Amino acid sequence: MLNLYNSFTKSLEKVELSSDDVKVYLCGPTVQSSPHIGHGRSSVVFDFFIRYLKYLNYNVSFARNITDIDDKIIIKSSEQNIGFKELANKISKEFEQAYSNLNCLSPDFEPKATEYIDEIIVYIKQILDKDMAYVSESGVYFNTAAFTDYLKLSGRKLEEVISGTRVDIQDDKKAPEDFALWKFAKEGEPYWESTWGKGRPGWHIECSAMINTILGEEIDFHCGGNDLIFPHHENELAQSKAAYPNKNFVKYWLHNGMINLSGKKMSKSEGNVKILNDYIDEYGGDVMRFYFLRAQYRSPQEFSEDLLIESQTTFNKIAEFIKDTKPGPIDKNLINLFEECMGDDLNTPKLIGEIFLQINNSTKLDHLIQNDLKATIRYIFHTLGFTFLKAETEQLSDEKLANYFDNYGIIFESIEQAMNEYIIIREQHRTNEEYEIADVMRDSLLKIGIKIEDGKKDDWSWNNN
RNA sequence: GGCGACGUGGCGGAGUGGCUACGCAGCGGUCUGCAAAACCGUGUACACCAGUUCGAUUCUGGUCGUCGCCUCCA
Repeated sequence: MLNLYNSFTKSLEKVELSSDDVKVYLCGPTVQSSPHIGHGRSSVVFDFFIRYLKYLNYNVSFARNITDIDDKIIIKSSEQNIGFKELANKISKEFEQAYSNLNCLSPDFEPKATEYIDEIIVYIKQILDKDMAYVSESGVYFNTAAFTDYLKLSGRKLEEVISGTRVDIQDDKKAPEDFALWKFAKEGEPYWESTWGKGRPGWHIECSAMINTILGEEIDFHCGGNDLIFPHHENELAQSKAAYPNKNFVKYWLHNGMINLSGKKMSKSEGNVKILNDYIDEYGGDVMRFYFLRAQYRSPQEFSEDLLIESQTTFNKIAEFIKDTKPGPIDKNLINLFEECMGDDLNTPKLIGEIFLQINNSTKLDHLIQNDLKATIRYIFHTLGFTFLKAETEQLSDEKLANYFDNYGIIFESIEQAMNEYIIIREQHRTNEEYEIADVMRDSLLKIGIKIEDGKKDDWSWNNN
C-alpha cells in the first residue's frame, strides 16, 4: 500500500501502476551556481522514494536532467569571464560530488539539455505543426490560448499569470502568458542552428523533449521542488499535451517542500543560500540524509547548523544502538511499521518516532529479540540509503594520529599501542587528581574520533567506532 | 492584491474526536573526580473566539498571525 500526494489532483492518492516497470523523472538543477541545502533535500528525499520503489520490487527507470544552458548560465559565465560550458561543467562536478557524498542512487539517465538539441528542435516542430506555437522576432513561442487545459496543474487563473509577467522586452509575443520554446541568440550569445534561426532552447522544452526521448510519451512519476510547479511544470505539461494530446504525460506529480532559514525560504533571489557541500564535508552524508529524513518531504523544513548538530546526535544514538549487527528484515512488527509510514506519503518523521519507541521498549527484551530489532533497524536504514560510514573528516588517518600522539611524546605505531601508552599517561593525571589535564586529553581525543569512557576507578575503555 | 498552505510544549517534528508520539535541550537521580560519558526518571503543548458534540488540539465558521507561489529558483 503506497499513498502519495499528487500535486495535479491536489489529493492523497493510492498509487496504482499498471506495470512493474516504473518511470521516474526528477527535475535536476540548472548548473549556474553551487548546490545548496535545498538541492540536497530534493535529491535525498526523492532518493528515499526511488529506493522505496525498489524495495517494493518495482523495476525503476530513473532520469534526472541537468540544465546546462539558460540565461543565467550565460550571464554568470560572462561575469566570470569563462565560457558557459566551462561554468556548467564546473558546477555539474559540484553536484556530482554532492550526490555521491549523499549516497544518492545514480540515475539511469542523466541527460543534459545541450546534448538533446536535435530532439528539442524536433519536439518544437511537432508543437508548431499542431498550430500550438508560433515564430516571432525574438523566438518561437508556445501559444497558451490554443491549449485549453493550461494552468490546470498550478491551479492559477490567467489574469494572475498575466499580471505577474514582466511587460518589458518580448512584446512580439501574441499574449503575455506565452512562453519561449526557442530563443534566438543575441550578439555574442551561444547558439545552435535551427530551421527558425540560430538560438537556444527555452527552459521548459528540454524536459518535455528529454522525457519523451528517454522515457517515452508517458511516465509514472514526475518529481521536483514545489517552486517548479509554476511556471516550469505547468509549461512542460502544456508542451507535452500539445505534442501528444492523447497521452497521459505524467501519472503522479510529486513536489518536495522548501528549506527555510529562520522561517524564510532559502533561495538565490533572497541571497540566503547555504552551500551544501560545506555541510556534507563537515557532517557527512548520513547525517545530512538523516536531517532530511526528519521532516515530511512536502513540508517546509527549517535549516540551521544547530538542527544539523541535533541530527548528528540523534543519528549517532541510532548508530550506536545497532553497532555490531548485520541488516536483516527480522522483526516483522517493525517492518510493518516501516511500510505503514512510508506508504503514508513517505512519513519519515513518524518512522523515526516509531523506531525510537522500539529502541526504548527494547531494554525490557532479552538479547536475542533485541538483536532482531537492531538488525531490522539497520535493514531499514540500509534500505533508505544510509551507509553508517564515518564522514571523511572523522576518518582516522595514520598521519593525523601520529601528529596527535606526538603531542604527548608517544611514537605512533598502531592505534592500540598508542592508546595503551596514552591511557597510562592520562590515568597518572587522574591519580594525581589533575582532572583538568585528563579532561582536555579526553575531549581532544574525541575530536579525532576516539572516545574514552571512564568507569570506576582505574577502569576505562575506548573505541573509534 | 489574487491563489494556496500552515499556526502543536524551549527548539525540531508526528498524530488523533476521549488513551505518553518521538528526538534534542532542560530538570531530578544512579555512577563518578561536587566532572564527562552512560543509564534511569521527568514535560497534561496543540494561536484566538464562537459553533457542532457527552467530549475537540483533532470537525465547522470567523479573527489574528506566519509562510509560499504569482519573476529565475530544488
